[in-house]
Amino acid sequence: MNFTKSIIYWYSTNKRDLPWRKTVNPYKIWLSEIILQQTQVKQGLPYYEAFVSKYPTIFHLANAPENNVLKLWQGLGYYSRARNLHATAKHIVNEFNGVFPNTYKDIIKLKGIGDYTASAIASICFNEVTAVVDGNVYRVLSRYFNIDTPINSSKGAKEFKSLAQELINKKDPALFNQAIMEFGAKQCKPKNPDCNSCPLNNSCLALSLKKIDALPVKTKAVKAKKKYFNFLIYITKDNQTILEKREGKGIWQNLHQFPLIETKKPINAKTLNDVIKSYTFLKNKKFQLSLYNSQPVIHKLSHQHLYTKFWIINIDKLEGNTIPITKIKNYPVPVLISNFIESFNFNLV
DNA sequence: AAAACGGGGTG
DNA sequence: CACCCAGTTTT
Repeated sequence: MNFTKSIIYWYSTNKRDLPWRKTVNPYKIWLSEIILQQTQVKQGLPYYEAFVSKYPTIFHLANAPENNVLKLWQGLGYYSRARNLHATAKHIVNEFNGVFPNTYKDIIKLKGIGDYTASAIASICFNEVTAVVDGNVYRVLSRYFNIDTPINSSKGAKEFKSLAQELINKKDPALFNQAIMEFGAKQCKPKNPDCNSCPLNNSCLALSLKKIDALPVKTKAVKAKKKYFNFLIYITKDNQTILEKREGKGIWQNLHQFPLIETKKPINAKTLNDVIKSYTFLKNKKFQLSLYNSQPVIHKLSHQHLYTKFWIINIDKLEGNTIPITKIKNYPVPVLISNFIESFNFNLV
Protein backbone atom coordinates (compact mmCIF):
# COMPACT_ATOMS: atom_id res chain seq x y z
CA MET A 1 0.00 0.00 0.00
CA ASN A 2 1.24 3.51 -0.77
CA PHE A 3 1.48 6.37 1.73
CA THR A 4 -1.93 7.88 1.05
CA LYS A 5 -3.84 4.60 1.18
CA SER A 6 -2.04 3.48 4.31
CA ILE A 7 -2.88 6.71 6.10
CA ILE A 8 -6.53 6.45 5.12
CA TYR A 9 -6.73 2.81 6.18
CA TRP A 10 -5.08 3.60 9.51
CA TYR A 11 -7.64 6.38 10.03
CA SER A 12 -10.57 4.10 9.32
CA THR A 13 -9.66 1.93 12.27
CA ASN A 14 -8.10 4.45 14.67
CA LYS A 15 -10.01 7.71 14.44
CA ARG A 16 -11.47 9.29 17.53
CA ASP A 17 -15.15 10.01 17.82
CA LEU A 18 -15.26 13.81 17.80
CA PRO A 19 -18.34 16.04 17.50
CA TRP A 20 -17.15 18.02 14.46
CA ARG A 21 -16.72 14.75 12.59
CA LYS A 22 -20.49 14.29 12.59
CA THR A 23 -21.19 17.37 10.47
CA VAL A 24 -20.17 19.16 7.28
CA ASN A 25 -21.95 22.36 8.28
CA PRO A 26 -19.41 25.05 7.38
CA TYR A 27 -20.26 27.16 10.42
CA LYS A 28 -19.49 24.30 12.78
CA ILE A 29 -16.41 23.15 10.88
CA TRP A 30 -15.11 26.71 10.82
CA LEU A 31 -15.77 27.10 14.55
CA SER A 32 -13.97 23.86 15.34
CA GLU A 33 -10.98 24.80 13.18
CA ILE A 34 -10.55 28.21 14.81
CA ILE A 35 -10.82 26.71 18.28
CA LEU A 36 -8.27 24.01 17.43
CA GLN A 37 -5.61 26.40 16.09
CA GLN A 38 -2.53 25.90 18.29
CA THR A 39 -4.79 24.06 20.71
CA GLN A 40 -5.03 20.38 21.55
CA VAL A 41 -8.32 18.59 21.01
CA LYS A 42 -8.59 17.86 24.72
CA GLN A 43 -8.42 21.54 25.58
CA GLY A 44 -10.64 22.79 22.75
CA LEU A 45 -13.44 20.25 22.99
CA PRO A 46 -15.40 21.80 25.88
CA TYR A 47 -15.18 25.22 24.22
CA TYR A 48 -16.59 23.80 20.98
CA GLU A 49 -19.52 22.29 22.86
CA ALA A 50 -20.15 25.55 24.70
CA PHE A 51 -20.10 27.64 21.51
CA VAL A 52 -22.37 25.30 19.55
CA SER A 53 -24.76 25.27 22.47
CA LYS A 54 -24.86 29.03 23.04
CA TYR A 55 -24.52 30.02 19.37
CA PRO A 56 -26.14 27.21 17.32
CA THR A 57 -25.92 29.18 14.06
CA ILE A 58 -23.76 31.89 12.58
CA PHE A 59 -26.67 34.30 13.12
CA HIS A 60 -26.64 33.71 16.86
CA LEU A 61 -22.90 34.38 16.93
CA ALA A 62 -23.16 37.48 14.75
CA ASN A 63 -25.87 38.97 16.95
CA ALA A 64 -23.95 38.50 20.21
CA PRO A 65 -21.98 41.34 21.84
CA GLU A 66 -18.22 40.87 21.55
CA ASN A 67 -17.89 40.85 25.34
CA ASN A 68 -20.06 37.74 25.53
CA VAL A 69 -18.04 35.97 22.84
CA LEU A 70 -14.80 36.79 24.66
CA LYS A 71 -16.33 35.61 27.92
CA LEU A 72 -17.12 32.22 26.40
CA TRP A 73 -13.60 32.10 24.94
CA GLN A 74 -12.05 33.00 28.31
CA GLY A 75 -9.19 30.66 29.21
CA LEU A 76 -8.52 29.41 25.69
CA GLY A 77 -5.91 32.03 24.79
CA TYR A 78 -5.02 33.73 21.51
CA TYR A 79 -8.04 35.97 21.90
CA SER A 80 -7.68 37.44 18.40
CA ARG A 81 -9.24 34.17 17.30
CA ALA A 82 -12.43 35.04 19.16
CA ARG A 83 -12.47 38.64 17.96
CA ASN A 84 -11.91 37.58 14.36
CA LEU A 85 -14.45 34.77 14.66
CA HIS A 86 -17.05 37.26 15.78
CA ALA A 87 -16.13 39.89 13.17
CA THR A 88 -16.23 37.29 10.39
CA ALA A 89 -19.61 35.99 11.57
CA LYS A 90 -20.99 39.51 11.31
CA HIS A 91 -19.38 39.94 7.89
CA ILE A 92 -20.87 36.72 6.53
CA VAL A 93 -24.31 37.56 7.91
CA ASN A 94 -24.30 41.15 6.72
CA GLU A 95 -22.59 40.75 3.35
CA PHE A 96 -23.47 37.19 2.32
CA ASN A 97 -26.85 36.71 3.99
CA GLY A 98 -25.25 34.21 6.33
CA VAL A 99 -24.13 31.90 3.52
CA PHE A 100 -20.57 30.66 4.05
CA PRO A 101 -18.23 31.09 1.05
CA ASN A 102 -17.66 27.72 -0.62
CA THR A 103 -14.23 27.90 -2.27
CA TYR A 104 -10.69 28.04 -0.87
CA LYS A 105 -10.10 31.27 -2.79
CA ASP A 106 -13.04 33.03 -1.13
CA ILE A 107 -12.71 31.41 2.29
CA ILE A 108 -9.09 32.51 2.74
CA LYS A 109 -10.14 36.15 2.34
CA LEU A 110 -11.95 35.98 5.68
CA LYS A 111 -10.38 37.47 8.80
CA GLY A 112 -8.72 34.88 11.02
CA ILE A 113 -8.55 32.28 8.26
CA GLY A 114 -5.20 31.40 6.68
CA ASP A 115 -4.03 28.64 4.39
CA TYR A 116 -4.61 25.83 6.86
CA THR A 117 -8.14 26.76 7.90
CA ALA A 118 -9.26 27.64 4.38
CA SER A 119 -8.04 24.25 3.17
CA ALA A 120 -9.74 22.44 6.03
CA ILE A 121 -13.11 24.09 5.45
CA ALA A 122 -12.96 23.88 1.64
CA SER A 123 -12.08 20.18 1.70
CA ILE A 124 -14.31 19.03 4.57
CA CYS A 125 -17.40 21.03 3.66
CA PHE A 126 -17.09 21.39 -0.12
CA ASN A 127 -14.83 18.52 -1.25
CA GLU A 128 -12.27 20.88 -2.73
CA VAL A 129 -8.90 19.21 -3.35
CA THR A 130 -6.70 21.41 -1.18
CA ALA A 131 -4.28 19.93 1.33
CA VAL A 132 -4.06 20.99 4.96
CA VAL A 133 -0.63 21.53 6.47
CA ASP A 134 -0.70 21.84 10.24
CA GLY A 135 1.81 20.82 12.89
CA ASN A 136 0.80 17.18 12.51
CA VAL A 137 1.27 17.17 8.74
CA TYR A 138 4.70 18.82 9.04
CA ARG A 139 5.79 16.11 11.44
CA VAL A 140 4.44 13.16 9.46
CA LEU A 141 5.81 14.30 6.11
CA SER A 142 9.19 15.49 7.39
CA ARG A 143 9.76 12.11 9.00
CA TYR A 144 8.36 9.84 6.33
CA PHE A 145 10.22 11.64 3.51
CA ASN A 146 13.24 12.76 5.59
CA ILE A 147 12.84 16.45 4.85
CA ASP A 148 14.95 18.77 7.01
CA THR A 149 13.76 22.12 5.69
CA PRO A 150 12.75 24.13 8.77
CA ILE A 151 8.98 23.93 9.04
CA ASN A 152 8.75 27.48 10.38
CA SER A 153 10.36 29.01 7.29
CA SER A 154 8.59 30.28 4.19
CA LYS A 155 10.55 27.79 2.11
CA GLY A 156 9.33 24.98 4.35
CA ALA A 157 5.73 26.17 4.16
CA LYS A 158 5.76 26.04 0.35
CA GLU A 159 7.64 22.77 0.18
CA PHE A 160 5.36 20.88 2.56
CA LYS A 161 2.17 22.35 1.11
CA SER A 162 3.26 21.26 -2.34
CA LEU A 163 4.11 17.74 -1.15
CA ALA A 164 0.83 17.38 0.72
CA GLN A 165 -1.02 18.57 -2.36
CA GLU A 166 0.63 15.79 -4.38
CA LEU A 167 -0.24 13.16 -1.81
CA ILE A 168 -3.84 14.13 -1.14
CA ASN A 169 -6.54 11.72 -2.24
CA LYS A 170 -8.25 13.51 -5.13
CA LYS A 171 -11.47 11.51 -4.72
CA ASP A 172 -11.86 12.24 -1.01
CA PRO A 173 -9.70 15.17 0.04
CA ALA A 174 -11.62 15.61 3.30
CA LEU A 175 -10.88 12.04 4.34
CA PHE A 176 -7.15 12.31 3.59
CA ASN A 177 -6.78 15.68 5.31
CA GLN A 178 -8.39 14.50 8.51
CA ALA A 179 -6.59 11.17 8.35
CA ILE A 180 -3.07 12.58 8.12
CA MET A 181 -3.74 15.00 10.98
CA GLU A 182 -5.15 12.27 13.19
CA PHE A 183 -2.22 10.05 12.26
CA GLY A 184 0.17 12.78 13.36
CA ALA A 185 -1.70 13.37 16.60
CA LYS A 186 -2.08 9.74 17.70
CA GLN A 187 0.52 7.62 15.90
CA CYS A 188 3.37 9.84 14.67
CA LYS A 189 3.53 11.78 17.95
CA PRO A 190 6.17 14.44 18.73
CA LYS A 191 7.85 12.43 21.51
CA ASN A 192 8.41 8.69 21.72
CA PRO A 193 6.16 7.61 18.84
CA ASP A 194 5.43 3.88 18.82
CA CYS A 195 7.11 3.09 15.52
CA ASN A 196 6.80 -0.64 16.19
CA SER A 197 3.07 -0.45 15.69
CA CYS A 198 3.22 2.00 12.77
CA PRO A 199 1.79 0.80 9.45
CA LEU A 200 4.42 2.86 7.62
CA ASN A 201 7.47 1.56 9.51
CA ASN A 202 8.75 -0.31 6.44
CA SER A 203 9.01 2.81 4.30
CA CYS A 204 9.56 5.67 6.76
CA LEU A 205 12.90 7.28 5.92
CA ALA A 206 13.41 8.92 9.30
CA LEU A 207 12.91 5.59 11.04
CA SER A 208 15.45 3.75 8.89
CA LEU A 209 17.90 6.64 9.29
CA LYS A 210 17.26 6.84 13.07
CA LYS A 211 16.19 10.45 12.69
CA ILE A 212 12.74 10.30 14.28
CA ASP A 213 13.88 12.49 17.17
CA ALA A 214 15.59 14.96 14.81
CA LEU A 215 12.57 15.68 12.64
CA PRO A 216 10.83 17.94 11.98
CA VAL A 217 13.45 20.70 12.04
CA LYS A 218 12.34 23.99 13.56
CA THR A 219 14.43 27.12 13.99
CA LYS A 220 14.94 28.29 17.53
CA ALA A 221 12.26 30.18 19.39
CA VAL A 222 13.10 33.48 21.06
CA LYS A 223 13.28 33.50 24.84
CA ALA A 224 10.46 35.01 26.81
CA LYS A 225 10.94 38.50 28.23
CA LYS A 226 10.31 39.32 31.86
CA LYS A 227 7.72 41.91 32.75
CA TYR A 228 6.55 43.20 36.12
CA PHE A 229 2.81 43.64 36.55
CA ASN A 230 1.14 45.36 39.48
CA PHE A 231 -2.62 45.10 39.56
CA LEU A 232 -4.57 47.48 41.76
CA ILE A 233 -7.65 45.98 43.37
CA TYR A 234 -9.68 48.86 44.67
CA ILE A 235 -12.28 47.88 47.25
CA THR A 236 -14.72 50.43 48.57
CA LYS A 237 -16.91 50.15 51.64
CA ASP A 238 -19.95 49.73 49.41
CA ASN A 239 -18.23 46.83 47.61
CA GLN A 240 -17.30 48.56 44.39
CA THR A 241 -14.08 47.99 42.43
CA ILE A 242 -12.49 49.18 39.19
CA LEU A 243 -12.13 47.04 36.10
CA GLU A 244 -10.68 48.37 32.85
CA LYS A 245 -10.90 47.15 29.28
CA ARG A 246 -7.52 46.56 27.64
CA GLU A 247 -7.25 48.63 24.51
CA GLY A 248 -4.37 48.89 22.09
CA LYS A 249 -2.15 46.30 20.50
CA GLY A 250 -0.65 43.91 22.99
CA ILE A 251 -1.89 40.81 24.78
CA TRP A 252 -5.46 40.32 25.97
CA GLN A 253 -6.94 42.96 23.69
CA ASN A 254 -10.54 43.81 24.70
CA LEU A 255 -10.36 41.70 27.84
CA HIS A 256 -10.80 43.33 31.24
CA GLN A 257 -8.39 43.67 34.13
CA PHE A 258 -7.78 45.56 37.34
CA PRO A 259 -5.92 48.83 36.78
CA LEU A 260 -2.35 47.90 35.91
CA ILE A 261 0.99 49.48 36.64
CA GLU A 262 3.75 47.89 34.62
CA THR A 263 7.34 48.46 35.67
CA LYS A 264 10.78 47.47 34.41
CA LYS A 265 11.81 46.23 37.84
CA PRO A 266 9.99 44.96 40.95
CA ILE A 267 8.41 47.80 42.87
CA ASN A 268 7.93 48.19 46.63
CA ALA A 269 4.93 49.37 48.60
CA LYS A 270 6.31 52.80 49.40
CA THR A 271 7.09 53.66 45.79
CA LEU A 272 3.74 52.34 44.63
CA ASN A 273 1.98 54.27 47.37
CA ASP A 274 3.55 57.49 46.14
CA VAL A 275 2.49 56.78 42.57
CA ILE A 276 -1.10 56.08 43.56
CA LYS A 277 -1.22 59.08 45.91
CA SER A 278 -0.56 61.35 42.94
CA TYR A 279 -3.61 60.17 41.01
CA THR A 280 -5.98 63.10 40.60
CA PHE A 281 -9.06 60.95 41.13
CA LEU A 282 -7.71 60.05 44.58
CA LYS A 283 -6.96 63.63 45.56
CA ASN A 284 -7.64 64.29 49.25
CA LYS A 285 -8.82 60.72 49.73
CA LYS A 286 -7.48 58.32 52.33
CA PHE A 287 -6.70 54.77 51.29
CA GLN A 288 -4.82 51.79 52.60
CA LEU A 289 -2.47 49.86 50.36
CA SER A 290 -1.52 46.25 51.08
CA LEU A 291 0.19 43.52 49.09
CA TYR A 292 -1.91 40.38 48.61
CA ASN A 293 0.79 37.96 47.44
CA SER A 294 4.21 38.28 49.04
CA GLN A 295 5.70 36.13 46.30
CA PRO A 296 4.96 37.28 42.74
CA VAL A 297 2.71 35.09 40.66
CA ILE A 298 4.73 34.09 37.59
CA HIS A 299 2.38 33.80 34.64
CA LYS A 300 4.14 32.24 31.66
CA LEU A 301 3.14 33.07 28.11
CA SER A 302 4.97 32.12 24.94
CA HIS A 303 6.78 35.44 24.68
CA GLN A 304 6.54 36.92 28.14
CA HIS A 305 6.92 35.91 31.77
CA LEU A 306 4.74 38.11 33.88
CA TYR A 307 5.94 38.63 37.46
CA THR A 308 2.71 39.74 39.03
CA LYS A 309 1.75 41.36 42.32
CA PHE A 310 -1.81 42.07 43.38
CA TRP A 311 -2.20 45.15 45.54
CA ILE A 312 -5.34 45.70 47.60
CA ILE A 313 -6.47 49.29 48.02
CA ASN A 314 -9.13 49.76 50.68
CA ILE A 315 -10.90 53.06 50.36
CA ASP A 316 -14.17 54.54 51.64
CA LYS A 317 -15.69 55.66 48.38
CA LEU A 318 -14.91 56.12 44.71
CA GLU A 319 -16.67 58.18 42.08
CA GLY A 320 -16.83 57.36 38.38
CA ASN A 321 -16.39 54.11 36.52
CA THR A 322 -16.66 51.58 39.30
CA ILE A 323 -18.48 48.28 39.15
CA PRO A 324 -20.06 46.22 41.92
CA ILE A 325 -17.80 43.37 43.00
CA THR A 326 -20.77 41.05 42.59
CA LYS A 327 -20.71 41.69 38.81
CA ILE A 328 -17.04 40.95 38.39
CA LYS A 329 -17.55 37.52 36.88
CA ASN A 330 -19.60 38.93 34.00
CA TYR A 331 -16.49 40.38 32.39
CA PRO A 332 -14.04 38.48 30.17
CA VAL A 333 -10.67 38.45 31.90
CA PRO A 334 -7.29 36.74 31.34
CA VAL A 335 -6.60 33.54 33.27
CA LEU A 336 -4.10 35.46 35.40
CA ILE A 337 -6.95 37.67 36.64
CA SER A 338 -9.58 34.94 36.98
CA ASN A 339 -7.15 32.88 39.07
CA PHE A 340 -6.74 35.84 41.39
CA ILE A 341 -10.49 36.38 41.65
CA GLU A 342 -10.98 32.73 42.56
CA SER A 343 -8.22 32.80 45.13
CA PHE A 344 -9.14 36.16 46.67
CA ASN A 345 -12.48 35.61 48.24
CA PHE A 346 -14.30 38.89 47.70
CA ASN A 347 -17.23 37.60 49.75
CA LEU A 348 -15.17 37.98 52.86
CA VAL A 349 -14.58 41.64 52.21
C1' DA B 1 11.67 36.96 7.62
C1' DA B 2 10.76 37.51 12.34
C1' DA B 3 7.97 38.59 16.21
C1' DA B 4 3.66 38.68 18.63
C1' DC B 5 -0.13 36.34 20.22
C1' DG B 6 -2.23 32.25 25.56
C1' DG B 7 -2.71 28.67 27.98
C1' DG B 8 -2.29 23.79 29.00
C1' DG B 9 0.31 19.49 28.65
C1' DT B 10 4.49 16.45 28.20
C1' DG B 11 9.09 14.38 29.01
C1' DC C 1 13.07 23.81 31.37
C1' DA C 2 12.21 23.11 26.34
C1' DC C 3 8.99 21.83 23.21
C1' DC C 4 4.36 21.07 21.25
C1' DC C 5 -0.50 21.96 20.04
C1' DA C 6 -6.05 20.81 13.77
C1' DG C 7 -2.03 28.88 12.85
C1' DT C 8 -2.78 33.85 11.72
C1' DT C 9 -1.58 38.56 11.77
C1' DT C 10 1.46 42.28 12.36
C1' DT C 11 5.86 44.33 12.12
